Amino acid sequence: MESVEGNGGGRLVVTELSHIKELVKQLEGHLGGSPALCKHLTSEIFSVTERSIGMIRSGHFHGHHRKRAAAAAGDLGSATPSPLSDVSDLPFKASKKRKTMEKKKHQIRVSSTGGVENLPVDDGHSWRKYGQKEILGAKHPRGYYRCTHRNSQGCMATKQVQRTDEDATLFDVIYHGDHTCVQKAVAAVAGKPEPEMDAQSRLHDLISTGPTVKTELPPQQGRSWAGRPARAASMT
DNA sequence: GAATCTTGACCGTGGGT
DNA sequence: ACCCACGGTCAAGATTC
Repeated sequence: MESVEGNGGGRLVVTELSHIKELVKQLEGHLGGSPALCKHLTSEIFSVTERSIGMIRSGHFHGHHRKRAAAAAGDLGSATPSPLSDVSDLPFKASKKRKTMEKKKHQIRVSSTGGVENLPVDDGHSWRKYGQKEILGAKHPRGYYRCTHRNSQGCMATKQVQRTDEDATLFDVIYHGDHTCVQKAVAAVAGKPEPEMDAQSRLHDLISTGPTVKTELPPQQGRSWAGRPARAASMT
């Protein structure tokens, strides 16, 4: 995998960010007559993205991150004060940090509306928790969820939910894979069919419903993980 | 009784040496 | 190339509905 330190890596990042720019543009178009706040939000994202591109192009990016820090940032996003980015700041603990496998994923940050104990958002799908694990450097454990319809419909979508360190009411939610299940009940409530609501659509939903959103584009290269037969983990 | 949650164990991946 | 730490998933038992 390429790091952002290399020329090719930097170019890659520029490409990715440009892609974000494109998507935000599209998003803005989709929002059409939405509240001004949404527009403000998108324009802000747009300007931030452009700034990032400018920084990278001007070379500010180089030498600022260590290789692993960059990898960690790539994993959860620079705006996320994640355990990874946390730890990567520590000079003595940054090693051995496993780069999570780059699958198709989308990360968002949401706030819990129902109190600290509640899950952040109902994203329109039913999830079943299958694991929880303490993450190095994180104050709160990470919860692992898979689609309830995994068995019945073979839906392989999963998500990881982790409380942020600085604010227990904020959650980082990382979606892996797309839903292939049909959510009849939700579709009825939402008033729209949802045969295969991809992350982009979810993003639109989440943005329009309010919570602070951070997106991460799916990496162009990623292992197929669906067929992995192995088991693994050490929950603490 | 079925569905879901909790939690210990297992295993693959990837960085360090 | 090997070792080791970490993260993700499995599965059995417990709990809830």
